[in-house]
Amino acid sequence: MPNAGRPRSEQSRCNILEAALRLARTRGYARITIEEIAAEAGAGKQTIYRWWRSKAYVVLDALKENARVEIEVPDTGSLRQDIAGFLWNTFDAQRRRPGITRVLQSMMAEAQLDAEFAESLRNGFIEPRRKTLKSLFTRACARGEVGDLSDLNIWVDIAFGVLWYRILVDVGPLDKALAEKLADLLAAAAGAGRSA
Amino acid sequence: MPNAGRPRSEQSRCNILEAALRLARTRGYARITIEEIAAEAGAGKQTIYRWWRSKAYVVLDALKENARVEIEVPDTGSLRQDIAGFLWNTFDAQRRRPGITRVLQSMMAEAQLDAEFAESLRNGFIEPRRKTLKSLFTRACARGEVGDLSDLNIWVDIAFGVLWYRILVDVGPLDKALAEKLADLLAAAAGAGRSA
Amino acid sequence: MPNAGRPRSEQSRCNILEAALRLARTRGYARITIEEIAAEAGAGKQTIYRWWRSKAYVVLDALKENARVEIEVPDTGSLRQDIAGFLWNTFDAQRRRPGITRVLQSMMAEAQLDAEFAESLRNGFIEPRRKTLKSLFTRACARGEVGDLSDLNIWVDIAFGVLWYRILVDVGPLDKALAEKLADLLAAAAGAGRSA
Amino acid sequence: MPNAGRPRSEQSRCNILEAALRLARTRGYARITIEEIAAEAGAGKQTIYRWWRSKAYVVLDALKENARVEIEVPDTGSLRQDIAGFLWNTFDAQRRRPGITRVLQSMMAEAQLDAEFAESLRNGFIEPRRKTLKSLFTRACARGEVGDLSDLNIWVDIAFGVLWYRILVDVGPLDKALAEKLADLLAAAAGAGRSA
DNA sequence: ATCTAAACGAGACGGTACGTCAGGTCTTGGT
DNA sequence: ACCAAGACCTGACGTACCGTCTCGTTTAGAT
Repeated sequence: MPNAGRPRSEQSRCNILEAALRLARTRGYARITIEEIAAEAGAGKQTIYRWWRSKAYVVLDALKENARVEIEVPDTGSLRQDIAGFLWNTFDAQRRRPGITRVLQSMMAEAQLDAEFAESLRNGFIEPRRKTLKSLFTRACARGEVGDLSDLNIWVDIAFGVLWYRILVDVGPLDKALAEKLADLLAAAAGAGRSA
Repeated sequence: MPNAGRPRSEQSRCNILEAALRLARTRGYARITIEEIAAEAGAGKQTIYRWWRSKAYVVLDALKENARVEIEVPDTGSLRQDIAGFLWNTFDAQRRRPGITRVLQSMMAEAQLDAEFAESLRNGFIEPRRKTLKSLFTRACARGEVGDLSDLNIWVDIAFGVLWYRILVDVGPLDKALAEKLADLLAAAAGAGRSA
Repeated sequence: MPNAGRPRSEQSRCNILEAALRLARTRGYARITIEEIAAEAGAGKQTIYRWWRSKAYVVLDALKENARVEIEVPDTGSLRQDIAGFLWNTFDAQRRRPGITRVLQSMMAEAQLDAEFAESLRNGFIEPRRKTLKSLFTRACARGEVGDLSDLNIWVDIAFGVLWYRILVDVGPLDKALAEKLADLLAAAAGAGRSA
Repeated sequence: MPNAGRPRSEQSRCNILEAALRLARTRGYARITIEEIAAEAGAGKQTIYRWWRSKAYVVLDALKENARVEIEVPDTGSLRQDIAGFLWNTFDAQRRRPGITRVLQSMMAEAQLDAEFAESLRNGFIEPRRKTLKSLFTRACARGEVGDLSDLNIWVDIAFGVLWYRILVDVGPLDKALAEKLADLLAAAAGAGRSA
């Protein structure tokens, strides 16, 4: 009897995710508790513990649910334009959802303190975005704009490295200028291999 | 009576810092507590709270004490060689002190959850290293290797962005190949401005 | 349509009562839960809640089911012999069903914490046994062995008071000597009124 | 260093005991929780758990503290008068402290559900009162009113058996008539051995 | 031979209290 | 004045059961 028992309540699941993200954005991830999320969602604590391992997993799920409206991936025919567009869309998504940057910081923080959650964050958040950026390079390679993809990982690390560094350390804004500069630099590095 | 009373015990201070770093490296920063550090150091909790704001400040202090032996800054006359050398020295310092990478991860994590500590980490740890790397570029500029320093911050963000990204997300090793590639790329980017 | 729908499952009822009594005897009434009884009986919790108010009522029912074999009431023609026989039969019933004393203790305990259950216990357990003992005295009165029944309640309180006191407080065994002594004492007290 | 650390707070201890007894008397032992006692006493839960095993031990301690004003033990020179006086004083103590009977019921209930607590209740509450009653009989024996003390335990079981039975089962009041009847009966039983 | 309706098992749900843990504060006596 | 020790209040943890509520399934008598 595989489907026995009362089925999981979709209503409850949504209430919890909405409450979690709302509280994390307004009061700060570190300052909220499972009990608060449960109370805000009108749910019992056990209902949260039944389906999520910890506060971090709830908020990550809420973040993914919220980010369903995916960042648009440009396809302009020019690698430099594609990178600039992708980065700017990514940066801009932070701005459009206030408080979300602080939540992202907290997710990365939590990943440092909990190795299992780090795995979840990488698989569910980090890697999908890496894959998207990589596709811009491979497409450009198919067009002949890029000769050699052996340094692909480093290019991606540079883009996301700077992105996360500025999110985490507050050394500068995620603005259009940064997107353009990084696009110049990465397109140049990728294109350099073509002549070889 | 400015200096009345029993003076601070240097013995106690050292015991606490040693205990904190030892426990953080072996059991993991997130799993240790102030009470545990006090017990391990044979100190009272109050003695820790008297001199440090929280667990994070204790461990950061311990880390600084431990990292007194500064990373050597190369001066080869070539920007690319200088960058490659500096990066490799930095990467290698992680390898030479096992467990320290995990502690660094935790420091960055804590900085996300506590804004005041973030300030301390930036001033006491992040910025000094940024300043060192910047000096390589300004020196090269003085030599005429670099024409324009207006993108200096982005170059530094790229170097440290990739460094921290690989520390925090585990997408690739901090090896000699990475140091060389980044040096190539940054030297090229910096040198490109010269002819313009 | 009074008898529509699926009728109550006798199988389920028996499974639950058996499971309840088995668990109460082996693991101790206080340590078992409704959920455990349901699981042990292969029943759903709702099936228990549909037919019983609480764990105490289930166990009391199980106890009554189990105690169908009633205590034999002697009729020897002598009040003293009747009392001694009745008490000994009562004491011996405890011995014949190991673990049942602990369950009885728990029933009395539960009655202190739940007034409604106390009522059930008195009506279904305490009073029937009081009535039986009283009948010995009234029969003796009819024979002329007892003159005055005005202290009847006190005599019964003495017999059951000592019985329960030794069950609940563990100050002495429920043995034949006790039955004989109590019979002596009560017969003497009851007989004393005759000459007056 | 045997006396290191902050000493136990007498204030806190008293607050907790007072709160526990007040709540048990007014709201009923079964309906109060450790959390409620802590809140009412302005104490932390840990402070309760540090010094008492469970709610039952707290209330028992409170009961003992409250019962410091001991029941007066009569010494009239007559065994019957002594017993009647002692029983009436004991019964009357219930009446003078409203709600205390219900607390006593709960203590006995708890003792059935927790063997370790049963031990504490017997040693700290039951046995001292048995000893007092026994002393009346031994004194009478010294006076020659009682010949043989071999049935002493049964006499005491009868007195306290009836007392507890009426406390626990609500089959009759603890009034002066009961005290007198029991005194008659016990004095007669004890005196009967004298002539032998 | 359906239809209807209650009982059934399973198990998720909103709650309450549990007993534990750690945080940060305080109060001792001792150095 | 500082220190080790340790009790204190606070608040959140993750767990255990409570009693209730859906589900899909089963089982009878009434149609």
